[in-house]
Amino acid sequence: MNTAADFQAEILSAIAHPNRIRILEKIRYGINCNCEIAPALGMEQSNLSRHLKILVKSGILRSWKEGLRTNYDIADKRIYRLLDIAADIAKAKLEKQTEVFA
Amino acid sequence: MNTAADFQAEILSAIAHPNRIRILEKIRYGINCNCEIAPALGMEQSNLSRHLKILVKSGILRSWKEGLRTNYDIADKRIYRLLDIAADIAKAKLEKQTEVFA
DNA sequence: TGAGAATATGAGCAAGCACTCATATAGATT
DNA sequence: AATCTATATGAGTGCTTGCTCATATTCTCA
Repeated sequence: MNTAADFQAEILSAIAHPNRIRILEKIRYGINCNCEIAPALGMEQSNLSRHLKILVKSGILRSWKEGLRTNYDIADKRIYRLLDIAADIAKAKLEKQTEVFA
Repeated sequence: MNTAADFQAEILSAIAHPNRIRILEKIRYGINCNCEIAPALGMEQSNLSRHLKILVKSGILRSWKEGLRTNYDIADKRIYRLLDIAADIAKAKLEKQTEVFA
């Protein structure tokens, strides 16, 4: 049986990878084709393709074909809120660690 | 070298596990000792201990000893915002999936 | 129709993760 | 001091993940 925690964990673990976060940031700023993301991030084509698949499968991205290209966009904008909060938390954590040297 | 995405991923992957989410919910509602969480969640003691360690190490929880007990609380309340948003996203996703049968 | 371009997928591998059982440690109680 | 209680950790195991290289698929255009 699946509880709320399972669903939350599914979403979160789909996002919780540096490369996938970088991908989401690219898409956030309008780069929405596989072929543009790969060089922008210096990722192997097949690796990128698999990461994108994970994001689509988990419902975070939507994708559609346009000729040869596959385009992506975000399925739920709240994902970006999530990323922003994670960034804030990480920043606060770093500042606290650095305090010692002030 | 560590980029923002690495730090965000660190936070998110510390949270992205059903048991750790359940643990955080217990702590959110005032159960803050190891010895109360274990039975509440039906988790093996050593397993719980390791999950708590992950949460502390990543800076999400703080811990302190009080006699035999180890107590925990949240280090940054924004973690709960994160969990709430993840729940909202998961809920919207489920509703969309169910729409088909309406 | 045949070459080329963009994406997807099979296979294999190394590393990491979650879990359990058994044992160690640290503090409390008699 | 001996025992008990709460927590932590060592060791072992099976599963999952992320990555790469090679190959397949799908569509385009000369």
